[in-house]
Amino acid sequence: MARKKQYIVDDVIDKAMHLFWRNGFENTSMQMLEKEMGINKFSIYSSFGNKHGLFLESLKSYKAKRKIMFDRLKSATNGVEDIKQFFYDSVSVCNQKGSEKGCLVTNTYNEFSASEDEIIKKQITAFMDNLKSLFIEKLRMDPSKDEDTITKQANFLVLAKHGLAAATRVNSQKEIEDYIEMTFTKL
Amino acid sequence: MARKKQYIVDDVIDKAMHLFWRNGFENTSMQMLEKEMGINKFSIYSSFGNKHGLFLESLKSYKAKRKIMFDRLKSATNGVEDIKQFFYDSVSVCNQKGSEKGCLVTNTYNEFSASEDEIIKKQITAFMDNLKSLFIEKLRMDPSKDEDTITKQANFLVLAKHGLAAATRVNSQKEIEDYIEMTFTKL
DNA sequence: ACAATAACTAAACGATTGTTTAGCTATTTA
DNA sequence: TAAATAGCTAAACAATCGTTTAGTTATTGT
Repeated sequence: MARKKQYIVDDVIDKAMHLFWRNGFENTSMQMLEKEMGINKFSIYSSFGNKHGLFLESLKSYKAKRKIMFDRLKSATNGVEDIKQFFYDSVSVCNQKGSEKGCLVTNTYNEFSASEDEIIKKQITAFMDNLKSLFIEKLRMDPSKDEDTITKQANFLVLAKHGLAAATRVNSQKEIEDYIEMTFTKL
Repeated sequence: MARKKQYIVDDVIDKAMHLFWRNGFENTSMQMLEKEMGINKFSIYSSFGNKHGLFLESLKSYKAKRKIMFDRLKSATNGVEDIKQFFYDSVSVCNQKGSEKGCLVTNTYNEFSASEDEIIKKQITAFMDNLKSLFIEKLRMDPSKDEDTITKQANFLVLAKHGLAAATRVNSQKEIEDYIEMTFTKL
């Protein structure tokens, strides 16, 4: 052992995450990251390998930040109503200070959907699949729904959530609220 | 007057448009454009000023391509059913050969929503506002709907259309169909 | 047919991209 | 306390970015 790191790794990841969240992967340069993270390029590379590695760590950090919200949904017992609450939670989290607009996962999904980066795409797909499973689980709480309906509604909700994330970047509070209410009148 | 252009301007715009459509603005380089358009950088700059100018022309060309679809919706008389048809048209247009996945306007919307490029943002907003007006027009065909409901539903539909465009880039035909059907139940 | 000029080719521009390296500094342990 | 070593600074790396320029070719009107 020799000299210790003069920064806290989780801190600088958090700063990088916010930058990626705001600008996307491609539009965030190492120069910007250096400045925002407050450490040298050397330190970034020695801690994360490369820009791609840093981005993966940022994604992981983002997911961890959202875990509480997922846990809340997971342990809820009111079915569709829980999913609706989850939608509202997603929006309110965007309005907290220290939060960027939209959702990093959805932004990444959009940015990388035409890409050939299988590692990133796998991360995103896993996140989406997990979300869909959760939705299905909640929808099944209503015994009057058959499996076919549940599948359809789950697919619908995943896409609706995706649209919502995009909306939080631009649309007004009222438009977003209307959107959520309208989405759930159909279920 | 002297030598004539050895390429058809509209042709090379179309090729550029497809490249932007597939990769987005930032991830399309002048080098790629040179190759795809089949003309020299000099020719690109002399015809379009710069990359940004070429992108604007590409957007304009895309909008022109979609005009028929909008005209169809505009002249239709069955209200909500026409909007649904428009949604299906949007999807089928993506499956035509010579078409890239998703929607250039929506892609641009996503890519530039955090940007400060007011020219592009104005273009996109105009497109969206126009779409919303059309939706409102069609929704008003149902005399049982009050203005408040119409506004809510129009906002909902714009966001739903946005989500649909994102979905056509990744999701399956079936998922997309389910999404549309679900969107239009109870409308 | 010749001067004028627009369009072409191809090379270079400075700036910025992600990444690496050489050399110095600080801390650890024996 | 001194050798070992991990982290630091700062400069440089090659590659690519969008853009420009110098020089050549082809077509125009007179």
